[in-house]
Amino acid sequence: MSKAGDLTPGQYRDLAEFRRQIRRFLHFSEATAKEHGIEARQHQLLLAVHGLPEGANPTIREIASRLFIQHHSAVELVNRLELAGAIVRRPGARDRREVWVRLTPAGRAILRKLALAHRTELERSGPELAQSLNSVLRHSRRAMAS
Amino acid sequence: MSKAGDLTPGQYRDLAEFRRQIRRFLHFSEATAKEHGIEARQHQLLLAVHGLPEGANPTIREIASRLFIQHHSAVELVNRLELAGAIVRRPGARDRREVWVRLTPAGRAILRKLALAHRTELERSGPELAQSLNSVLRHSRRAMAS
DNA sequence: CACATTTGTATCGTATCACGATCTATTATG
DNA sequence: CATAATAGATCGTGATACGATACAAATGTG
Repeated sequence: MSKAGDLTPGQYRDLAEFRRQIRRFLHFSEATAKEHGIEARQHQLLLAVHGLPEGANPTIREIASRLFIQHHSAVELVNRLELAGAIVRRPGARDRREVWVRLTPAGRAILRKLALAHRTELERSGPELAQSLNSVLRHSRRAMAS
Repeated sequence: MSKAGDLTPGQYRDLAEFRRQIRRFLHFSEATAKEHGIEARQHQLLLAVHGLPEGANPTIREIASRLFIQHHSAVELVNRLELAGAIVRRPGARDRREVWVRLTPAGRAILRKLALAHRTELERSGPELAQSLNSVLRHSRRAMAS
């Protein structure tokens, strides 16, 4: 309750710098997505669908779970992406309540360009991000105690 | 234009997993901030102000720059935080166009709790995040070429 | 097999947030 | 001093997320 749980100014700065690195990456991602005609969240949905682990089905629920959003938020994203022509809905083959989402060729083309841009950006700024995370962990309670 | 810039399914999965790790952390951050009565962005502003590097002044513009948002977006965040009692505005001493933002004791108390929670979460999930980033970089173009 | 329950998706209303455009106040400059 | 540049603030709009609610298909129960 007392000093044990407190944070030094340096630790606040470490946390702030880590968040700044994350924000920097997300800001790049938002700007790049918009340059390619979609919103950042829509890009993330495309990536989540196309980067689904083997055996996972691209249903609304599965996507929502992987994006850590509610299913109806995923519905709205899918609506906008369908309108933009990046994906199509297909009724589930077995369970006809389900909707399977598939990328259109246009959607795949956008995702490919964005993925390349993000990979390049991560090559550039990833190390900084990793280092800011390390600073937080290095100066954290457990690291200090050990 | 051809194969050189293309991505394998595994690389899409690496990118998707990295984004998932980031989303996981941000989702934790959003939920935790809300539990403490503020929004995620407002928390980030508090952290940015309190974790400012030595010598940097907590003006609206400086804050906006560190959060990678436009100055008027920062104004809105400051409005809501002032309403919530977490910060106060002070007119700039030298340049009276400036507004310096200071955390109130209540704001510091919230930020402290959130910083502790985030540190704990990063101790828990930080390594996974770092590893997913490494996977992207390890399998990236330059790493392959070298 | 009829019917209640569960599950998957969709719709509606509301709040936060970000932005562009525009405005005011203060400071700097020619 | 007139004008330009800078720091904030305000307004309107669009994307997003959520809770509450609705509906349709599948599943469980008597």
